[in-house]
Amino acid sequence: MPTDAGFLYRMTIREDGMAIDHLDGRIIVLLAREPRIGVLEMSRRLGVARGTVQARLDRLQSNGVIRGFGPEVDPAALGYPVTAFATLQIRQGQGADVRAHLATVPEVLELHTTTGTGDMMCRLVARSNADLQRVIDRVVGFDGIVRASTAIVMENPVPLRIIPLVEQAALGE
Amino acid sequence: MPTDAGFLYRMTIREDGMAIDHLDGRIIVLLAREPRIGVLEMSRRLGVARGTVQARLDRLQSNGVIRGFGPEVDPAALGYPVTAFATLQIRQGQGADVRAHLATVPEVLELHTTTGTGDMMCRLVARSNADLQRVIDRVVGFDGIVRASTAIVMENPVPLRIIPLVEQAALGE
DNA sequence: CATCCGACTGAACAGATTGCCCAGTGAACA
DNA sequence: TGTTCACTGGGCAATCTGTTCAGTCGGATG
Repeated sequence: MPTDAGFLYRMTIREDGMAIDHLDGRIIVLLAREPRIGVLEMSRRLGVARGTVQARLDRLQSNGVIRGFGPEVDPAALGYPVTAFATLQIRQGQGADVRAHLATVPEVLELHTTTGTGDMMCRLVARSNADLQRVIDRVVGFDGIVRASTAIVMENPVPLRIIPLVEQAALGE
Repeated sequence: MPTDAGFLYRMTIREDGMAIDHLDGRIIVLLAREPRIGVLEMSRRLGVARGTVQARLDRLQSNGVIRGFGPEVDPAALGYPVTAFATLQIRQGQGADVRAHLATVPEVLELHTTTGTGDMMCRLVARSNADLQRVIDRVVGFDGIVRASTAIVMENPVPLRIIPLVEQAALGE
């Protein structure tokens, strides 16, 4: 039987990061929307052979485009309904120590070093606003941290998402 | 055969969010470390019956503790290696419009409304530092936004994580 | 104290899925 | 032209899933 797969060959290698083609995009989006469906069901939905989906998925994972399929855990449901962002100013040369310190605090969900006013920015969670004080004390109670400024999250109108970016990356280039 | 499962009954309901017990914690951590293993393999590793793991997983999901298993996509691998955080000041009463506007920008990966200096905080990605300018222009090019201050991410010493928090939630309580 | 209930165990079953293999086709490329 | 690569469509054994069942145990209830 003739294969009309030719139109799929759109992939181009970029200097930074791999590009993904339309089929890759559809795989990721489908997976994001219904994470439980397997390779077989995906191949049916996408109208391609199972082996193709399997190969694409393998490539996406070894490319690093898909890092993994870990469970998305809701801190609020764990009893940590308060989220905050803290901007930290670090004493010169203490960066590494501060990183190591913050990595030991479970309530620090992520940490970035940044340009701009602060030197670092981290996302915190806490059991309550009162508990946030405890967390911040623990975060800031370290010699290398000069100052911290905290913004408490009230609403989260756009939860962490990737689909629109994937669609843009897959379509437009 | 006698079952020694009694020691597992530790769960307590909290006013905000469900608590998780030790077994729940081990399930989540195991799943986070090796997302591809199935229920059967988990039951073997954890030394409990398959039905138990299955029931726990179902409960964790209906509880909302586990939101889903969507693929973790790396924006850098998609060609968006630059991440930034933008703090936005919003004109009074324009919040809803700004939310809607930002939701249409694929490079806006998440958006929060916050207390503190700014009114909103969003995470952006871009193809390059130059491209970040385009993204910011698009974000800020909206009437309701008074001012934006951006911090570019250099390093990410602690990538978004949940395991330490899960372990604390499962053990401590 | 007797009983009920919820959670767990261990086992079973059919049906579906996975991992793996293969030969053949078509497009791009040298 | 010949090679390489991606995809198709098929098949196979091994595994896993979804589901059900009876039985055990501890905690809570009355």
